[in-house]
Amino acid sequence: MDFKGIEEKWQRYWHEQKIFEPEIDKSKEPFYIQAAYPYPSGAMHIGHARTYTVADIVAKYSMLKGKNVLMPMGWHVSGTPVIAAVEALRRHDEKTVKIFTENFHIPKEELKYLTESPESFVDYMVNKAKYGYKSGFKKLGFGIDWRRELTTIDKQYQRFIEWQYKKLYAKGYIKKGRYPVRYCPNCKNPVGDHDLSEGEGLGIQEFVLLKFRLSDGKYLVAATLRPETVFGQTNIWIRPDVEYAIIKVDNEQWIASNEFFEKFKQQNQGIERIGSIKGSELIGKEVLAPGIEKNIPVLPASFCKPETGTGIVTSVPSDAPIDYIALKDLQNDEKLMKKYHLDVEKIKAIEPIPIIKTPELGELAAVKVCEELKIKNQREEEKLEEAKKLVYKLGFHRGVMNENCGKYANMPVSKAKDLVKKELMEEGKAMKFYELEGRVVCRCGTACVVRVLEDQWFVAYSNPEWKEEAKKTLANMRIVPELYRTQYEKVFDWLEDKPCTRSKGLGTAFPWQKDLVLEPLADSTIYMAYFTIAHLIKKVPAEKLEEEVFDYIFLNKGSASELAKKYGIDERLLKEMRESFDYWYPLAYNASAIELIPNHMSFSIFQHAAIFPPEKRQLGTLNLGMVVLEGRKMSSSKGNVILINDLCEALGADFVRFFLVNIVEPWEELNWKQREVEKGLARLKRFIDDLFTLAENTNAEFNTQALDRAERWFYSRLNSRIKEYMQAMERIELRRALQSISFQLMKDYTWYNRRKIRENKELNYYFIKNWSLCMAPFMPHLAEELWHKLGNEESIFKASLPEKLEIDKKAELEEELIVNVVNDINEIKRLAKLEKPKKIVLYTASEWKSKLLRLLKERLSGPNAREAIRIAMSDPEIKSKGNIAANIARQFANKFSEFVQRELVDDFAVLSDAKQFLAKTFGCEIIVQKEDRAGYDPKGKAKNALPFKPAIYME
RNA sequence: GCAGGGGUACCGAAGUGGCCAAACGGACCAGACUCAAGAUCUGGUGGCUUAGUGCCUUCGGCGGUUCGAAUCCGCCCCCCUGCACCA
Repeated sequence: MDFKGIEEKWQRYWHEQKIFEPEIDKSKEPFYIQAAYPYPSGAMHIGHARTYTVADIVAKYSMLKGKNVLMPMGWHVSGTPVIAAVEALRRHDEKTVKIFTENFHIPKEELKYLTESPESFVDYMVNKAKYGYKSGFKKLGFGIDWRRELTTIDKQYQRFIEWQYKKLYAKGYIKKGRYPVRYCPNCKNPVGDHDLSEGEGLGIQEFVLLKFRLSDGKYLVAATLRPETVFGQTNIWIRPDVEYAIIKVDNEQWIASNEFFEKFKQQNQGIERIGSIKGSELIGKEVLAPGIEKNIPVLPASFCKPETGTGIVTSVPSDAPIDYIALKDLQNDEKLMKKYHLDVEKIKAIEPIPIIKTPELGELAAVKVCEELKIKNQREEEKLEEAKKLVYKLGFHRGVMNENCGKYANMPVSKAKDLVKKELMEEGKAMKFYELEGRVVCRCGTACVVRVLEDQWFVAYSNPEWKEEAKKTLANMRIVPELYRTQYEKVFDWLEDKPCTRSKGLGTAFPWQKDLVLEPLADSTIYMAYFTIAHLIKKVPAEKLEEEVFDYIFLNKGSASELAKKYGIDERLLKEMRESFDYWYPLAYNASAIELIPNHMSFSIFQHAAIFPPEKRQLGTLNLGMVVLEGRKMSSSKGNVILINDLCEALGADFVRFFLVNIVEPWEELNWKQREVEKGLARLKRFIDDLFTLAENTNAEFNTQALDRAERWFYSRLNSRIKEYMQAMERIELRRALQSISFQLMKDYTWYNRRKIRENKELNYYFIKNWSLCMAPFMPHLAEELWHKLGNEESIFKASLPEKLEIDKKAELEEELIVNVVNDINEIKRLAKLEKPKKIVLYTASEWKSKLLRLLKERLSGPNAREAIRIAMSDPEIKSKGNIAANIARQFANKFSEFVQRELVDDFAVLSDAKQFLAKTFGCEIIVQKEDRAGYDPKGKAKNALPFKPAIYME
């Protein structure tokens, strides 16, 4: 079959007939589904294809349910990737050129279009790139309304985003504040992982700076991650050989390492280094310790590193292994103590103060762990690191504050930590200090630091009322799969203010600071609403799109005629936009990858809640799983990637679509295995070939009265499958739905072919027609082809799925009996090692057994043998059969659903009817007898007969 | 570390208290067809077994609840995703 020709033919037809360009039609229910628009900076691979295929299937199915369906598409080009790619290509960066020419298959001579400007890059990747998204979307036959296509740098779109942020601002949801970022002091820019040559994935840690007052009013400053341990402070550590800086912070003078000063000035403007002091000069002095307000001594230690923290460490020997070991080192080193004129007796008297209790480590965690690990001195860095991790972890999760910790007594450490920090900061005894989790180096070669941006703009997702409103919206939404609802709820809870502007990248200028750009996750939250008018608003020059215009379109404020006059916009157009939004919204589904739940998907719900009234938000989300190839993560750099164009060439678009949803449900991780797909493909193609052949031999005059037993069965079976299909489709269980009408139905069809004794053209017609309809969402091209082959004139997407599906339970049961008998005969053949039986006798059960079964059906509540026997014995006739009856009752009970939950059929009639078929199947004589009138029963098998399970004898 | 999801037979995957040795598909084995291969069709694939039966072992590990657990509860181990400027 010429699959490619079929695909192209119908894609052209759909385009010409405007099948997927919906207009407002108030007689039809609108259904608007949207899958997150892609970032078109690369080639489209199988992972993207999956997301959009799922959305397209849901869209097409909805069309066949009679809805007016909208599925638009646009291009998210905001942010830095486009700019970065253009720059890299301009300077002929080898790696980038290779990616574009080899992975994305862009001819070398066309690279010039990419480097012209970011806009021409976008245009090329969207409209010209052979392996780009748009060509992929078209190849896969998606029902996208291309009239509404947009990019996020369209002038009108940007006006829309401005409007959105003005609405947020008016509600107080836009804030300005301090924000720590990883920062390259050389490039003078915040850095993301892709900007780094070392330290990708390392985050920012928040330390607490503790201030220790010296008698001269200066402060020694120590950094800690464990502010709650201030209660156990015994001394502080300093490196005698290090030159410390004296730093002016506001009106105070701090002493800390020079390295600290360099980092801290990125976080606090206006601090100044005004002098220096040698560590040794401070040793032996007393400082006032914060939190406990006691004087403690400054002691020497070799482990303090000036590049870590402040180079000064507060000592809590009870809970910090290094402090404990350093203390012991010092206490054992009289020479050292004398060198610094320390009071030996006093220092020897210092003991760890128990402040935190854990079930595992008791009251002096550090001491215990150091002993267990046999740590000898402060040079055993590895062991100390291990000890620290252990103590920290247990302390945080299992620890409880001791009685001597004031108002924090008996509080879990995990809770006390923040409260102590807060208190110390409020009292001016502490400050925040951000430190990178490890060494982070920019591509330019400079070590990065944490910089606090003073004027960062935020979207205030932490706002409690907003959260509440978003949660209310969520509660009314449909989450597919429902499983992920808790995740949304949790995300909503912990969502904090989100920085929304950046210094570089494509996108919309931030209205209150035009040198900043709204970042990509900020301009992609309510664009679904924009799609409803995207094709219309193109006719309006961007500069006319003032706030009031969008207020009218989206919020129904003001009047069209006045606005038309005021801004010189066609009044009818304004009304049309208003109407269009009003018709299509709310959005039925927002579809995207599961990984985006914590940001894009949640932001979208929040932003809708902030801007639109409750009835104009979102009705649901589709959360889609990842794709892996042959069990491995996809990676274009490692060559483990399948581009969608190639795959469509190789398999055909419909088959790609089929297997993208056939393997697992949409939200599960899809492991694409080429070999298995190809295997399944062969079977599927044969089945489809059969259907096309069958389609030659049909007659539309279908009449259920004229069906014979096998046909009646197949007809009912087909309807059952369609029913299963529809139920699964409603739950977006696409795999289940597809399997019902593909592989499951293929099995039924095979059986029907085995059983059928004549060709029924009318049934063939019914079969092909409904199969095409069911399959159309999955394999639209083939379905359309079949549909027309049956003589239909219009597109299959103008038709509807059947509403009434007759199911003949009895016919299905009767056939099941035959299947069971065939299976049983096979089983006996195998066990009795009877290769070729000469004769098979089937005995159907006595009437009293049916009576017993009917009794149980009425009264038995579940698979309970005792109850079944009691019921059986309550009937005198059955009771008279004694033990046999009890046994049978037990059997029925044990196989509750097989017997009791099923209707009875006339075994004798059914089997007699199937004699010919059974004889053909087993190649021998078949005799059907009733148990009571068993003429031939050499092995006394007849008595074993049960309703729906005839006894079998063979020889 | 925190949050969410998951661990079922050779593999993928269904199954959420008795009807479960566990659907379905792949892989594999046997038979039919064929000169042969492939395709197709039929049957089989935890173990033992006396003709469709019965028994034993199994659903990440260990314990518990129950007459009865893959399914409910507790603890533990492992895997995946996200953790905020990467879209």
